[in-house]
Amino acid sequence: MRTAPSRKDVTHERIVTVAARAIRRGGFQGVGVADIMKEAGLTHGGFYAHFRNRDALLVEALERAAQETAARLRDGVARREAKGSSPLRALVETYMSERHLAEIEAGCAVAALACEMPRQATEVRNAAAERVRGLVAAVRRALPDGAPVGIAAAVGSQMVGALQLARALGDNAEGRALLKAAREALLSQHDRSAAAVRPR
Amino acid sequence: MRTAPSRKDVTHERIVTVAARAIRRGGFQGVGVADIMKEAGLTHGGFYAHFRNRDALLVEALERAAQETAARLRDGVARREAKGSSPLRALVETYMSERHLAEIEAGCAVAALACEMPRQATEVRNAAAERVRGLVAAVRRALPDGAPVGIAAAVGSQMVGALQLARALGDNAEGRALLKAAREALLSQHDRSAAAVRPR
DNA sequence: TGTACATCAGTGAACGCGCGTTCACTGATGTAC
DNA sequence: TGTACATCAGTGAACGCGCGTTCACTGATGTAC
Repeated sequence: MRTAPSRKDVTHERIVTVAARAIRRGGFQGVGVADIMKEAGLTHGGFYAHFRNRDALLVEALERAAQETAARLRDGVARREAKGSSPLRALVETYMSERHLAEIEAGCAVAALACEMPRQATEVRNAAAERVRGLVAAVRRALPDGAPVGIAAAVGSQMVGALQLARALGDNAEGRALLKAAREALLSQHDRSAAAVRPR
Repeated sequence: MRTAPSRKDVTHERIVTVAARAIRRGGFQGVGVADIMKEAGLTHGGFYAHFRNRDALLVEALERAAQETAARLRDGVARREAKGSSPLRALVETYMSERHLAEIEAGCAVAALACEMPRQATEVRNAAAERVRGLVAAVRRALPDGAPVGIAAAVGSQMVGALQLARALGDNAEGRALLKAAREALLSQHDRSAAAVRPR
């Protein structure tokens, strides 16, 4: 049994929660120690009682963001599956939704940070690579049995890429149109290959 | 007829060329005024005789990077088409090549910077969005006539996403495997739909 | 062709500011008796 | 139950550093006569 969280543990959680949002909103270097502490209702001096340095916070923030996103996706997927969607369709529609386009700071950390990952310190890079693996694994779990190996990488790439391109165009008609086009193309391809595997 | 470039024009070009590489290597905020000037063989004080401010340099660097990438892609595509590849296959193989994976600072600015674009100042964001449109347009031109509208967005998303995920995993066996898997999936899908349109 | 001057491109010191990090200190919480 | 002390979590001033930007100045280039 886990021991009850100490007062310090509670504070630590709060800092990480704030950072997990900030990292997606502002990027890795958008996370300032003083800003995070302030947003968590603290002064910046206490930071180093909680983390070895700034990178250590980034690592924890990435982990937290992944947990949050996994939970959010699970919800959206369950809701769509209940309406009769296949697991893959449910995942694609949830991930490539207008909501995910808009809510960058509560969304997938990989989509929010991918191009910055190669530029981070080793420690942070490793944690980031782990998030990429987790994303691909989530896609793989949603694929029908017998789907060719490697499809998960392709679908994951497309989901992440489309969200990023759409966000680069902006959360407006143009961005939403790009996201929708990519989503529809992916889904219709999925339907066609499903039909090929199990013709009715 | 254009007038001959002045000494200042030549220097300006050199600064932009250096910045166009730096922006892809280090991201938007990896471009430091002093560093760029030093790498161009100058002192930082002269910067503001060339650019209104740092953002103005970023805009020009984005444009320069796009020109360089367009030229590079053209070469790779022409070489592959000469060997009998379709325009789309040639583009996909060039863009999703191991070479492009490795040469980030000479590669596509969209792949190198997409997730940072939404966080830039308006001026820079607009220039960045223009690069996204250019990428999608390039894919569209490579598509066979009669391809459904929106496929360009899907293919562009997948190319950009795969390159970013692979780079996040690293320029190693794991990253190359992801890139290859995504590329093969995209190409085999392309072959299948081409066969469906023009069965032989 | 040569001299005098104006313009131009680049130099380097200085500025204000924000950031990550350190550290002596304080007030609150918990423990011993 | 109450008092004395130790531990703990957080405070806030201070540090060094790097960055974007400004500006008075210099040396080179070009122009007028």
